Amino acid sequence: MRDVAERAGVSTATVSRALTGSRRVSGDLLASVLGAARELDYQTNRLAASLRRRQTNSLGLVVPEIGNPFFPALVEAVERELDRSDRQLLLCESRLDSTTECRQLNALLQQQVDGLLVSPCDALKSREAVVATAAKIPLVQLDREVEGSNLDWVGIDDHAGMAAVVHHLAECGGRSVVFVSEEPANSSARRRLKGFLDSAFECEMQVLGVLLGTFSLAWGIEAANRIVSSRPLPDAVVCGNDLIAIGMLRELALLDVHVPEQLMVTGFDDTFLAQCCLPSLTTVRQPHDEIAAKALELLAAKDAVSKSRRKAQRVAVIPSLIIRESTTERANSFAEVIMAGDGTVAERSVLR
Amino acid sequence: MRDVAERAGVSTATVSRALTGSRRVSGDLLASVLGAARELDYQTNRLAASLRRRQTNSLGLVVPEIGNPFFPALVEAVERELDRSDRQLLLCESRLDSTTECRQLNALLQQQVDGLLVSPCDALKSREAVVATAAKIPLVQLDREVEGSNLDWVGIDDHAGMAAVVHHLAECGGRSVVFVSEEPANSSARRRLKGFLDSAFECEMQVLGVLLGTFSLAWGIEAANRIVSSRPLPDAVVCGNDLIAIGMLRELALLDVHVPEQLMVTGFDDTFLAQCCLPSLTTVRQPHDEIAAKALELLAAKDAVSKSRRKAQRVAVIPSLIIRESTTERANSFAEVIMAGDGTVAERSVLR
DNA sequence: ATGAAAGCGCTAACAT
DNA sequence: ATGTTAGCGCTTTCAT
Repeated sequence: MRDVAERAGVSTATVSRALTGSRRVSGDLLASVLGAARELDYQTNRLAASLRRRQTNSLGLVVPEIGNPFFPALVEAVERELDRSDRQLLLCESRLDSTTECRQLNALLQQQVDGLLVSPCDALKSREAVVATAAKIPLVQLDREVEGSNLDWVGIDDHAGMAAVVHHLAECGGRSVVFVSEEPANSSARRRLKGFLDSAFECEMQVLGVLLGTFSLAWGIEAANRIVSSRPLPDAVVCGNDLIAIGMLRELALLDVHVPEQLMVTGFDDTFLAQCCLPSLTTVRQPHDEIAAKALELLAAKDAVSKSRRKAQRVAVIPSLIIRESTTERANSFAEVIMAGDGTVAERSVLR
Repeated sequence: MRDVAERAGVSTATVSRALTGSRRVSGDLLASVLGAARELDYQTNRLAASLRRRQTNSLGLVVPEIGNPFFPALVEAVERELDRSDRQLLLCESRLDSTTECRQLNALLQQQVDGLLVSPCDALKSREAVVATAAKIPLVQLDREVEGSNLDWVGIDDHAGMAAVVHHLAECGGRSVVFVSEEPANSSARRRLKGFLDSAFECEMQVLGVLLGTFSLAWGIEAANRIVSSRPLPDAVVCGNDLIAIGMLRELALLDVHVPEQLMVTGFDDTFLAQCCLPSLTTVRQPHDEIAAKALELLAAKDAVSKSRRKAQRVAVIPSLIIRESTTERANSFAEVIMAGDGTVAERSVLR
């Protein structure tokens, strides 16, 4: 920077002002500074700038796992949203381990990120670290959250999503059902389980089983075998996420169980997988963009109000039910029905 | 830090030495420093430390897209590898756009990362920015690379991978084939195309068509329709990656074309999708861990030797062919055959 | 083994 | 509008 100043015949302060635009600089000086900077291929050192300015223009994002396609989709939404401002995103993956998560959180703190978006991998084990972190810098929870704190959170209304699924199944004539999901260690798994049970009760649907493992293909496959080997078959299998449902669908086909004729299957998340399996998957769509936008908005708000202990904000977006082939007759394979949270119903063709 | 020093009754220099272990500190002082640090919940400011030390202990990684499951898998491998040292990974996504990629590269430079791993999204358009960046800091290309530079690179031998696929198909009795892949704008797409053409020629296989679009499900679906509507069917369809193959498989099932009986299909990458579709997919496995490890090794080497212009290192790992149901009779749905690059053949059961 | 002091590259008061 | 100067929080000579 000193070199640039020298070359342009000005002080470093002027260079700084010219480059950051923090204050007016006369036209000719500005030009010569910009020229000198270009000639020297000068790039400002963000480390130094951040240190001095006491703000890094970077955000941390901690997700449980990047292998579950739902999270990449969420990450992309956050990135797109961030693209406007020129802030940097520091992405970390806790790999479903609260110890790793804690390490990541601290690393991000040390990096002096301006704010933090976290999807805690465990409702209890993550609590201490997340709460402690939130006490230090603006933090909002994304998608998942810890229990018994009052921190900001934005995600979807899992309970409503499950209700939509179960009611749809009931309308399709389903009277008995098995639920396949993850052990309720995180908030998503918990709420989906509760949402399922409540709705099944409401709809007077017979719950033939609740199989709890992990949000993975492998568990879907395992569960399919258990379900098929302990006949009679239920009318429907409600899966806690798309990954499980895809595994389930694969295995059912292998076992010669026809979906949806013999057995209806539903997923949750509407990852890209849901459209490409056969039959395509009825599932619950998470509006990533909306969630990301809202989360960043809350973060900005925290930043502004700072210490004035405003009460915790909680935003639960209502998801849409996407009806595809795994629950309805394959009248038209290239259409899907979208039941939005507000009750709107739309139909559209897909993938072409 | 000053607070810690005060509380421990020492100088900041001693605090620094105690905390970083950069120099011996007498036992009692060390204890009191550590105690004070804990009591004050002190975390060192990495920004300041990095500025002073002129090294950030962080690496940048730029991938083309995070929606293609191959890249999350690669990212995880890099993270695992990095976990040992306590370096931070800054992950960016170019979203298949060389302009965005250039921005990301510069952002990472400004962050003063110690080194850079890049998978350039375009063999030509990415060149300028990547070469310019490599001139400034240690950089190694991962998976994809730019053309006509001599920068370090580590990835798999796409040509060999395609050769394995085509020879396998020939052995299975395939005499005619269609290739479905991405426009050859990046190195992977290019080499796979060339590998395919060369091998098809070697095996005297008739090439009925070359359909070039994008590495996506949607393109697989589109291509399936084109292939089926312009009968006669080839014996096999070789896809440029798993995503295309999965879309293809889905659509072929819909169109009542039986795989592999009427038509064999292959993928490339061996993402988790390859095991869970029906029929499961014969594909080429990329050894992520090996690639990640080698890349970091090269980066470390560059760091050490620094300016002594050693010639560019190029490491092409030989991939394995994974034989599943989409090319062979479904004798045993739960087995897959692995043909390693060294010629070794193994069989193992899967997903349970 | 420890402390004093300089300085990493930048920005923001404070002066002019 | 521009320059001078102090200092962000740390590490590392250089003394002792």
